[in-house]
Amino acid sequence: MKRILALIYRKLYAYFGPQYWWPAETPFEVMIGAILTQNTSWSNVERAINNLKKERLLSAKKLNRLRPRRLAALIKSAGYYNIKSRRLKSFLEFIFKEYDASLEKMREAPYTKLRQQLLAVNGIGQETADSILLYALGKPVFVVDAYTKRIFSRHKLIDEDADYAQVQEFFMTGLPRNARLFNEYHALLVRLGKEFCLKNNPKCALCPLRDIKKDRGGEE
DNA sequence: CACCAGGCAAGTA
DNA sequence: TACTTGCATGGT
Repeated sequence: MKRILALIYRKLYAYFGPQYWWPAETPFEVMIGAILTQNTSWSNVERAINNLKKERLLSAKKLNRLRPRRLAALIKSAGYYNIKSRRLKSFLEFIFKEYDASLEKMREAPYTKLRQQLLAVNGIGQETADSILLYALGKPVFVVDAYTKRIFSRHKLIDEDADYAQVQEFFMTGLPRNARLFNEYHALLVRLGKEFCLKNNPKCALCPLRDIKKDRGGEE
């Protein structure tokens, strides 16, 4: 395994501690949140999720019965509400059709197959699919998001225009294939990203990884 | 006011 | 394949 990956993990964990991800009460809530948070701040997603909870609608059956217009109104705060309403509907249609909306059945399926199926659903791309696999179903896939790319390219550990699959491979070949580790690692990267590695780069000098290069001995 | 946030798909060349 | 654009709210 690449030592730098383990070193960064230890540094982040020592600095921030465990993140207890994904912030949701149930696996189903994780799946809905994964779609709602696409290119959107989490605080806006929380309002939308809370609306659904308040109306007792946060279940596959209830959401499946809901008219798209009504769903869109409930998730308004998450932005792109018309498109996300459709995406949620597409996702629900898929889980009912292929898995009887059963978490158990989804867990039983080989996750490589499930990943392919998820990617075929309109509105589910690689990050959303992997978030569902890892955080809702506990499958050992590494989630790559904007923070992951930004942090690692700023530290010159990956090419800045590496695509999703390349970044994912970097992590998955460099770490033991362990869902618990992938879970905590990605959560720590998001935490780091929010506090130290925003796009306009506010606190780079204070970043806990600022001298990561000095800490590693000459390996890859 | 401008810019950004835990993406994705559809259109164009 | 490789760009470009639309989608939209709420915070800074």
